[in-house]
Amino acid sequence: MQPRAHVTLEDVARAADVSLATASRALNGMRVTPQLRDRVLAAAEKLAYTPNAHARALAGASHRTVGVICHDVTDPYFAAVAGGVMRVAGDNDLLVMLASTFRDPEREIAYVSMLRAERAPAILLIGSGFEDARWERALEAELKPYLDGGGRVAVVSRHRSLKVDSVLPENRAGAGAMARALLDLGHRRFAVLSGPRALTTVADRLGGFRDELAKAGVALDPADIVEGPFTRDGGYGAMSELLARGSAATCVFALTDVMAIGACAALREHGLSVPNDISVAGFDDIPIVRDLTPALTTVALPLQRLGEKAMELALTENNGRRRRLLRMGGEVVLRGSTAKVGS
Amino acid sequence: MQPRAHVTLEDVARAADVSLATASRALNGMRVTPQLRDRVLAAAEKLAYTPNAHARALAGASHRTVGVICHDVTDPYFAAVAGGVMRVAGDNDLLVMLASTFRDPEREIAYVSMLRAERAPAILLIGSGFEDARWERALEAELKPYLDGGGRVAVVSRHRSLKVDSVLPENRAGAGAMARALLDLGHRRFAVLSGPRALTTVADRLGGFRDELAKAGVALDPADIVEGPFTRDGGYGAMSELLARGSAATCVFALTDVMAIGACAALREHGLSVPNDISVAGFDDIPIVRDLTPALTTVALPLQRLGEKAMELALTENNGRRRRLLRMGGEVVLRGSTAKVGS
DNA sequence: GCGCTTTCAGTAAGCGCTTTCAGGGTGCTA
DNA sequence: TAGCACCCTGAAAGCGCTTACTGAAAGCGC
Repeated sequence: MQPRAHVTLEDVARAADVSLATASRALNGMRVTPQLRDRVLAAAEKLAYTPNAHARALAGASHRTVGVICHDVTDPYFAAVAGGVMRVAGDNDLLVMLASTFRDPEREIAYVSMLRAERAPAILLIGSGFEDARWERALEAELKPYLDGGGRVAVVSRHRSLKVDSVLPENRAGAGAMARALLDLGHRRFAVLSGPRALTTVADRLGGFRDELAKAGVALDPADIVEGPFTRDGGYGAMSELLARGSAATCVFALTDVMAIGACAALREHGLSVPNDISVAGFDDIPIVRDLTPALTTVALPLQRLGEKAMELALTENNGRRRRLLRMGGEVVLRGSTAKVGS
Repeated sequence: MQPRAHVTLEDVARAADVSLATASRALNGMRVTPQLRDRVLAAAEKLAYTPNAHARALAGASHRTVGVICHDVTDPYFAAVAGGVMRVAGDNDLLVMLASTFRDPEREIAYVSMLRAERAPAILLIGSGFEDARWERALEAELKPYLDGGGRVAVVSRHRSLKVDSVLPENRAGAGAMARALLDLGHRRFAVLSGPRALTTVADRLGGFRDELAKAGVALDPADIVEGPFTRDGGYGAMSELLARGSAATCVFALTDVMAIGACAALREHGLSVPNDISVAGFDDIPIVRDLTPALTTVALPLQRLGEKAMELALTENNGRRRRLLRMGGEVVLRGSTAKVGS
């Protein structure tokens, strides 16, 4: 038997000796005589028929696959948030397709465009945006028609530009709380491992940390702020740089846990002990940091719930047409990687 | 201006005062008088036109989004492999959509069906299959028509059932090599933290390990084999169980790194030191294990390359119609989590 | 200057599906 | 037995796009 390229509904209808309309109805569970329905179902089964989603979507039926766009699925932070999205999606019988942009604005727009073209019912954008006017405009241009066309959009952790429903981790407050906690441990000289300045998340966390220190009369020496990519290796590199500079900091605050992990590796290689020689703190509370030795002190964000909430926002009708903002607080969790000064 | 639900090609054509065909051609870069082309492009821009991918696909154009299906993007193993897939896809100007099944066979089939329906040019399945005849048949039924229709499929790490191009980590040999390495350290009494027996990967790794021990005259006590989910918590639970049983093993082999991480956590909580009190080894070499303290001894699989190769297989025409198998070896890497017996 | 080829825009035929609209059986009532 | 209401099925009209195919205008050689 020479298999046809694509089995179509017409083939099924012919095999079952019914009309197209009846075949379609039978397959979609609408009212059809049991006898005919069985014939259609049997034919479909035998021919391994799969409806062409394009034709179906084109003909008006909506499909159930939402799109999620993040920077990098390889990063535990995004993986955790995506996990939350998927949980809620699963509960609602939605399939989730996840895309990684690798922080390439062009790719991000390409994905939005693709999802828009596919008429996905919802698009979620996860992760800090860029402070880049050109990109903002391009994304806006892509998103607006999608929204006008009835598409639903929700974002996690990017506020500046987009006027869409958002879930916002309280980066500024969280970093401030961390500053206070570290001050309470007696630290007075800090270093910060920062991510790219263009990210709004960086601005918020760094700002919150610095401001809270300032309130206590502690200044952050610009030489003690090292910038690197938001990755494990970025943290490793930034910490190495800091060590090379001979910083006198007693405590290092990495703007993300992933960077903190890299920093700890660098310290270990330099023969320094955490937290005896130097304290290390991170931000996010990705799952793995609990299993490190020492476990990482961090600002715990409810990562999974961030994703869940975003999905819920996207699923939920917003009649009041006002943009909804959901702020989600972070909580400082002191673990083994930080110690009292002099202890 | 009241925005229309969807701007269609017809709107653009009308705005530019040309025919549908001309508008289509202009947008697709086919030969059209520059003057007309500009008019069309300007109109499209002004109306924020995005072609409806469904209509386009239905009308015959193929699109450039490949689908990747894995068990759980939250798991660093899959994240790493997916990272490799994306690298190659990016080089080929393909977009990648990633889906997680959470080990639910039904969901897996739903995704394949969806991707098939969307006429994705390629589908990659990442991760161990199930030894479940019913599922095998269902998946086969879904995949065969896709392949017949010109779709390309490649899988990573599942061999039993599917007759498609495959990248196969050498689980059996790797586990055997690990057995030898651990024997060389002087261990004679082992415990294994296993995953669900239904996974082919489990059968291979466990079998390889056991067989190699047998060659050295060392038997694996069934009471020293504990089964749990392939997750961090699964490893934690399995290790706790083992401890409760009062096993006399001097070395624990976890069938995946993720489980090993959970196991270490359990040991730590029980006040046992790795590797002084007990050695721990894993399998996979996910990126994080290098940063643990102690770093984890494991069988290093080239995770990223697994993904790269799979994508390459899918991209590459296979005229010889024979199924291609790519075996990729693992290498034992001894790190701090294992020690010589009695040292 | 005439008939040819060449270019390029327009017309129209689908791609595979859903869904409205009509029509033809039934079963019921009078 | 005739009349009415229902329920199902089938015919057909799109959904928005691509792409033959058609036809008109323009360019060429003689």
